[in-house]
Amino acid sequence: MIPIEFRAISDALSSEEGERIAIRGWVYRKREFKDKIFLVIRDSSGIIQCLARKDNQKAFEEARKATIESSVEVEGCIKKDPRAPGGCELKVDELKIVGLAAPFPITKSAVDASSDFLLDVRHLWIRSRRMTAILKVRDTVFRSIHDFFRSRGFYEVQAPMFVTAAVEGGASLFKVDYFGRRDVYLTQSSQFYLEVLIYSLERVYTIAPSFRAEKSRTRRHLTEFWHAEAEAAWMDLNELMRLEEDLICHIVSTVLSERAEELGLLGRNVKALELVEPPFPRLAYDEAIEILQEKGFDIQWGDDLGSDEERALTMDFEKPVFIYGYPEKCKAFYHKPDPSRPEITLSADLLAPEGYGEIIGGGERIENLDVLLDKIKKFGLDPKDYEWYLDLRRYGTVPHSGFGLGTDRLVMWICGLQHIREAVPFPRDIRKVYP
RNA sequence: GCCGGGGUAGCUCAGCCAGGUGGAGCGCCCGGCUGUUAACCGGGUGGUCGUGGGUUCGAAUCCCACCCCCGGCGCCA
Repeated sequence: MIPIEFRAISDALSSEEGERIAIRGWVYRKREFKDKIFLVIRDSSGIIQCLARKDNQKAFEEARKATIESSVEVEGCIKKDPRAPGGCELKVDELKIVGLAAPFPITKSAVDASSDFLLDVRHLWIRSRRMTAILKVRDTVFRSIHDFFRSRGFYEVQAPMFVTAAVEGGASLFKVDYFGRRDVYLTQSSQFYLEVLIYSLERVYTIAPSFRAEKSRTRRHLTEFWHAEAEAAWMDLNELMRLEEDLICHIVSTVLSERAEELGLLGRNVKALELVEPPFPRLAYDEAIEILQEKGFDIQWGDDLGSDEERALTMDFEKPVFIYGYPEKCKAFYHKPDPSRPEITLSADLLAPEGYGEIIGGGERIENLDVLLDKIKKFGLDPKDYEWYLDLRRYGTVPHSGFGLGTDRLVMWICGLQHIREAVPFPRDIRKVYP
């Protein structure tokens, strides 16, 4: 129908007055009058108002038929007009409906209520400007993670999703039917496989799903989440924390420079993000307990930090904050004891500010076979389940460290979202597996 | 696993305490409107009141059982 080349709407908006252009996209808003119809058309790049006048009867008639979310091709001339959103509109010469949309089920009331209904129609809600903005930020976050690790000499690797042993312990594993074989599960973490791979590549990372069958009902838990994990030979806890803060700063600054428009659309307070620069505050677990006791929390040394406690600690800082040196019993068995204080581990969590909480957990791993065996037994686990993991300590073991970043939580914090489900295109939690 | 809240029109909700012919806004359809910005104005359309049972002359409303959903905690990323 239309002889000239289609252009992105963002491109059309910056065209010269009077320029003849063609666009294609979906009807985002429609306002109908006696002698004119305004169609706001969206594509992946933006929105533009199109004006169909009655004197062009054919185009007017097509515009009249076009429903919200119908896909259309439009050709016309660019006109600067202060009355148009963005100060620029397209005067329609030709309009073709490609796919006429049935009445769109998502209404303003559902959007305003951020209702559960939007999750049931996520396959349609995904095209909203809000979800589009979040997905663009998410894209930038994932890409900047890859860029960062490559710039630091890390190799990207892939670990299996079907596994036979737990990383953290058995309670939160999804069991799968693997040709009738017993004890096959979906992975909770790629960490152990990354620990294998450092013996050939030394510095490795992966971005992959992790699965946790925890019956968590909170705004920061999913049963399937995207886990960015890294492991490095010879690295100690201080080097690890520097690496983590550099990673977070790189991601945040990339999003700030490339996704300012999307953050604005999401209503994110970017000033809070602009403060995210190294170094991050480092708080020893011991200090954290003292601070919490001063704040009136009923907490003793040795207790794990709950979400109220974490929130109270991050309140005092504008940047993400490290909590390091957790007691042995608060952390998984593979965390290395501090040689000078065996009751604590060389571990560190990174807590995001503004109440978002834990986004990274990591630390030094036990490299000594006997220490690891003792720890496994102490935690009530069976060394038989960890044979190949133990082998790594038998054949040229090295000190090493690693961490896991919850990318969905990171996107949630960077975008300022109320719920982690908003940060994922198709979230899976304890109930939702559709669409 | 523990604690709390809810299920009424396509969507968001009121009605329930105190039983008496099921409502509003949005959507959709029709009409109006000289440029709208989540348009606006008038009219119309639209319901096994989560499911099953009980009490009652009469149940969305009271009672019992069950199903489903939401939030918080714990666990973690």
